[in-house]
Amino acid sequence: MKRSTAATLEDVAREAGVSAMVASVVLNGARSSTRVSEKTRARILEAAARLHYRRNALALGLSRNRIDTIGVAATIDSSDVNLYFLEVLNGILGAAAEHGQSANVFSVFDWQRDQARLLEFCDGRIDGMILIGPHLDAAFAEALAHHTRFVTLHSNSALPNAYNLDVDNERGGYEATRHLLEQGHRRIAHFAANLDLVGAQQRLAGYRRALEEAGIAFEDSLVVPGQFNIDSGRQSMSALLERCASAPLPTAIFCASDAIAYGCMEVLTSHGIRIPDDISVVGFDDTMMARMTRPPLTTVCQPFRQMGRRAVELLLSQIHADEVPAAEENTPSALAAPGDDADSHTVIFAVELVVRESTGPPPKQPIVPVSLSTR
Amino acid sequence: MKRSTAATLEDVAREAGVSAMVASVVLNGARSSTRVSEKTRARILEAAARLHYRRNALALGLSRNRIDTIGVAATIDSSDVNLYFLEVLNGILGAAAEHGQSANVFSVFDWQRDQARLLEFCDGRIDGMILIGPHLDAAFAEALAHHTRFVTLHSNSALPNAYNLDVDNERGGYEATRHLLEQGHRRIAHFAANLDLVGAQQRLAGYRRALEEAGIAFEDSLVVPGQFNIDSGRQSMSALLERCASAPLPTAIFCASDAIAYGCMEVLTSHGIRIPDDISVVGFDDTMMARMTRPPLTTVCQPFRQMGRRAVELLLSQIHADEVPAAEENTPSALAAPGDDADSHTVIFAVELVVRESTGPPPKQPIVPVSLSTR
DNA sequence: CGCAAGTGATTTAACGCTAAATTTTTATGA
DNA sequence: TCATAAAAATTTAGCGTTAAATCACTTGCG
Repeated sequence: MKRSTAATLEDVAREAGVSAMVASVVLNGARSSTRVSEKTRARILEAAARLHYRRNALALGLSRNRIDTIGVAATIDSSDVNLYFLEVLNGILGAAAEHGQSANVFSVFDWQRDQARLLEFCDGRIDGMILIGPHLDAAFAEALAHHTRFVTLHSNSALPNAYNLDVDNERGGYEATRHLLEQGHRRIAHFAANLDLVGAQQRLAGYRRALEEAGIAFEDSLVVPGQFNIDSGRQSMSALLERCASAPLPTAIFCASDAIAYGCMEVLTSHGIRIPDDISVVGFDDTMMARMTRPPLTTVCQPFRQMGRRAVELLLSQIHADEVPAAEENTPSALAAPGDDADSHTVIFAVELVVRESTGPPPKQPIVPVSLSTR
Repeated sequence: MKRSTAATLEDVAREAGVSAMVASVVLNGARSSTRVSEKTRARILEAAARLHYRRNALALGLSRNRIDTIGVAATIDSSDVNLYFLEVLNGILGAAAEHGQSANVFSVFDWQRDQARLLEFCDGRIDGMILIGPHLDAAFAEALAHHTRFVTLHSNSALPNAYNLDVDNERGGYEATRHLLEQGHRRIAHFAANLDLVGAQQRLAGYRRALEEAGIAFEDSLVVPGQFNIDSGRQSMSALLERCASAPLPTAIFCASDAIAYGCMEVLTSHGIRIPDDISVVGFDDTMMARMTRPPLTTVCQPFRQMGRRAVELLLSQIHADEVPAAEENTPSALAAPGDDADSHTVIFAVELVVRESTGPPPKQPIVPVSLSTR
């Protein structure tokens, strides 16, 4: 039996010999002045069970102007870069379920080209949207705001008229580098990601600040830009080895992501360089990848799950605020983080350094690549 | 401007000085006997643009009894076991977008306990459902069929009244083992997953068949059961090393998943055992993990992406078949795979062995664990 | 006995859209 | 000039639900 024959409220009511409204009150708890006798209630429940009745969400949504579904837009390829998406999605779906929301996932291939598709998506089937890692401009944000409420997460630029959730990248870079300094390292390289991305810039800035605070001159040659993926980590490490062919290597490397660190460690290991004995490595993200390296990776933990949860909560608070226009005016301000401007609210999550086994004190004698073959 | 003020068709029509129906024809292409003059069309389009009109999907869905959204139910944790989910989701979202469908993702924590939640989900907000890796019984399948159409993927048991997509696990196990045999290996271990799962059973069966075909006696002690994750691979390998403490190790290991292979290789490497020189390792799945091991993993490729796509297509074919009841009766049979029984259609996808660098000919002298410390 | 107060239901309208039927307007030809 | 077809638009009704208003009985009480 397919659902082409799904029973409606009216079917149930007819079966029970009552009007649809009574059935609505009994089955769906419609709050109405209507009182229902126990006898009638029982008959309706029985009829509903027999007919496998289930309230139609579209009809409800149409009349309530709310479908209890949130949209999630993200780039979903299966590359190692997007591992973090699983973690965020986890948080989103968990929180959504707790709040009785379902989640409609929209796969973005290119944030610029897919803008139109994204707008079409806002046709009533979602109550709001969470944009993960978008590269969008203010003009689009305005267009989007005409059609739905939204919250961004890891956005490359804070969009106006929306909550923007991000992690304290600068602090993360700082903490990671600080940790290495405290271990005694003085020559620390940084494998950056694409420096067009503000997240990558901020991590670099944190690295720089830590060095400067420690009175260590920033060396341009110790920063290798790249991408957020494993392959980039391999390339950066190979490049560094080449660059330092007959000079001593830095004794520690702060990588802008776990994936970069993964590739970096792979190359180090294949050259017989021991971690952390010869070189210490720190990552960023704390995805499952950090538990896949040997030794396990010291890294900067982003609270992905919690960020996903919070994104849902902020979105729902916006939705509810719109429903009850003149309601509690304190909710938004309670949610707003310090540093808000008028229309844009930025929520920054704290990072936490997770020390595992890829970092330790520097070796007495830094590694020199030319000596490797003889080891 | 939030969407509490979303313009309706009537708003646009009023603005353009026409009836809602004309606007419907112009803006949404409603196929009706109505012809529209160019002048009117232009006025309507202009008004729609000014008001940022977008057709409400719920209203359309309500009257069409179709919302163009498919449900996807899966266990979505961020453990290494669920990497394959990203690949499948990729295929699903790609195909869905091509067919003008959106996807509502439902996170299952426990297939037994969440049955009720899963049923509630079928309230009109989805047209059908793809169940990924479910452990469901026939009773539930019947209940579910009352409310929606569905397709299962990697189901532990083929559910009646539904297409069940899976990969040829037995063949995969056979091919993997065959490859090792062809390299010259005679003592091949198998790190199985949870043998309560039919997929795991079938992979074991394929391994067994290959051995028997080659005239090699099946040795129970060479099969180590476990789970589908990295940790299990570590444990299985450690167990095997212990078991063979002073006896020669097998020269090759067929692992029931890439994750198991990952853990297995990690332990081998940490003991200084070289891959593939001392021991060859084969995995199963070909997720991105197979490209993360050093050396890259020889593995059995499951066409996840394609399976996801096909799941969408089969689901849509069911949905469309239900819409046009007495329509082309050939479509279902054309889609059905051989070996169908009346109500259950099983679609088996071919696997493909991907040879990378973790396999090679056996060593002259098999490794004996006690000798390891002296290497 | 008549009437207010309660109890237990029903009816109406609206949410935004479109198929089908119907009406109005315009153009065409004898 | 007037029927007549063709073109252009409108009206009606219904998808499944619920809020709000209304209606029909009991009951109790002065």
